[in-house]
Amino acid sequence: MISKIEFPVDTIEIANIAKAISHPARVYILKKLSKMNSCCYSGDLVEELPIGRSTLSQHLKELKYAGLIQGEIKPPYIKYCINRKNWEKAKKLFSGFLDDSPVIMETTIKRKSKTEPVNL
Amino acid sequence: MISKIEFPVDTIEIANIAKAISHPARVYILKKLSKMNSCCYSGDLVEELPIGRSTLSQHLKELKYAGLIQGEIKPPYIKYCINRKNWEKAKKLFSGFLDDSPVIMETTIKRKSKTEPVNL
DNA sequence: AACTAATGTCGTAAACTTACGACATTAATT
DNA sequence: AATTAATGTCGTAAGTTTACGACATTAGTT
Repeated sequence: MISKIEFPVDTIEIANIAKAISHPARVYILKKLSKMNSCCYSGDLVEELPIGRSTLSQHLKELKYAGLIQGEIKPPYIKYCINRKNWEKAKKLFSGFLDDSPVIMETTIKRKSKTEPVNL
Repeated sequence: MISKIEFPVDTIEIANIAKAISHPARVYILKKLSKMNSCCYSGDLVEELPIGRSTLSQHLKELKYAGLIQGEIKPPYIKYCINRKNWEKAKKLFSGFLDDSPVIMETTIKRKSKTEPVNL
């Protein structure tokens, strides 16, 4: 009997990054910033996106919390940039996750029966 | 003035896949299934994972709904496999998303002021 | 000093997610 | 026919997310 695991750290990290990416507004922002090399203002984004200003602020906060973007304050402006270091880390985690090629493995089955399904 | 967009379809697709991946249990399942080539039973998974049976069932349902896995029913067993076609699609979407290299672009700023921040 | 622009934060409603136990279903086994 | 194993579905509680308007903050402009 295989015993219950805690979730492995990298599994949790992948889930957390995925969560940060799990809203169209945040995908859009990351796309834009990762392509930009320079930075951009939240005002640039509100005008493009179909969401309100305070909602955008929340999304930016989440991306910042997840470490995927950074804000450089120059009141009343704030320039947002991708956090290259963590963005690279995200890339690595995801490519490891997505590109693992299949290997042949057996599943275990637990029933003590004589008529187990075939094709395991 | 750039006008408000609807979120582009691929942006929404990426967000949806990310959402499906946004829980450690689901990352774990996808990791396992994508590496396995063969399939596995939900019973195999409950024993490993630190969550209850009905909760696992919900997670599997979500992954199925997102198109990332398939279940082959053979009552009372159900074999779960990765959905290779959609898994490949997810890979493509994510590598396009993550690997886009930065290009130089200008941001627009809206304020009609003479003292705009430098370093745009 | 008052006004304005660009933002963030708060409060809050509505919707969604996660987790779990209890019940339902299906076919093999006794 | 009753029992058992492997699962799914329902109900529901607790927690989280999303969205938005109203208010707060900061510095340039008048």
